[in-house]
Amino acid sequence: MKAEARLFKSLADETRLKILWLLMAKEELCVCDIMAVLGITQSKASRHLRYLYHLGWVNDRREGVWMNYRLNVAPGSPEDKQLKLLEEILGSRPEAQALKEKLEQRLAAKCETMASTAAACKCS
Amino acid sequence: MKAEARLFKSLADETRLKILWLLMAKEELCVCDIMAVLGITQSKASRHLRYLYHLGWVNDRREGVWMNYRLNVAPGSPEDKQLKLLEEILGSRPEAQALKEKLEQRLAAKCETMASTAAACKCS
DNA sequence: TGACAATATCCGGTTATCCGGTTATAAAAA
DNA sequence: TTTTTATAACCGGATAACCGGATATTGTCA
Repeated sequence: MKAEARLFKSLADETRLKILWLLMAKEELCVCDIMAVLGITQSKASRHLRYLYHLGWVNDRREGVWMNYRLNVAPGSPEDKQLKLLEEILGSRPEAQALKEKLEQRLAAKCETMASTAAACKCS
Repeated sequence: MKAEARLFKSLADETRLKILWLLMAKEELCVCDIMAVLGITQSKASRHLRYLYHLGWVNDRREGVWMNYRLNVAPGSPEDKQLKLLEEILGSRPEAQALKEKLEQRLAAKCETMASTAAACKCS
């Protein structure tokens, strides 16, 4: 039952909860997005993302200099159920909603910048 | 979202997971039962039970010298759902099943002792 | 190749957690 | 009242978690 304790330990940090919340909202994000939206240092963002990666919560996908992360839970698995429950719990939190909005703004701004510099734009 | 992190932190300890598991199996237990079944010191058992008590996971009910604890989650609440998910996760664990059996044995033995000493026996 | 940008890792310092052992408290029994 | 029993609270030490800042790595572009 040590494994289960470790599972919950991975959720026992506010920053990691926020990261998972953002990834539930957006499918794929890079480290810089998470830094910006959460207002944390690059070191902190990367550290927690690697933590989640090593525990199997997320995937990584390199795209040039950017490292993108996305959720990596098998549908129907306990982790999946846990994540859905977490989403339900956080859904009623204004604080969490605010984060979602901040994320939208960030992605919109990023998209604009990229368009103006003629770089590839993945905006949906 | 600090509260949610605290919630998961309370689950991020093997001993506490085991205690919750036992309480899901047995409704009400005293500290000495938990000590015996988990094979831990009184100090450790009591400490984790008070921890769970202060976080609202469990109730206490004094019965003479014994202090009994039971789960204290509102049906349908997020905590209730979390507990049910936990039960599902642990259910597939042989280790958890073994604990349940140990609990049965302990309660049976305790009941016998109490019967022989003419004390009140709550055995079902 | 060299300069730069995004990210990962390392370093040390601070704080939190967990533990066993001890002491304090509260109820029952003598 | 004194003693005993079950439990809670306290204490000091060991370990682990978390952090920001510095450095290393990786990929891009001129």
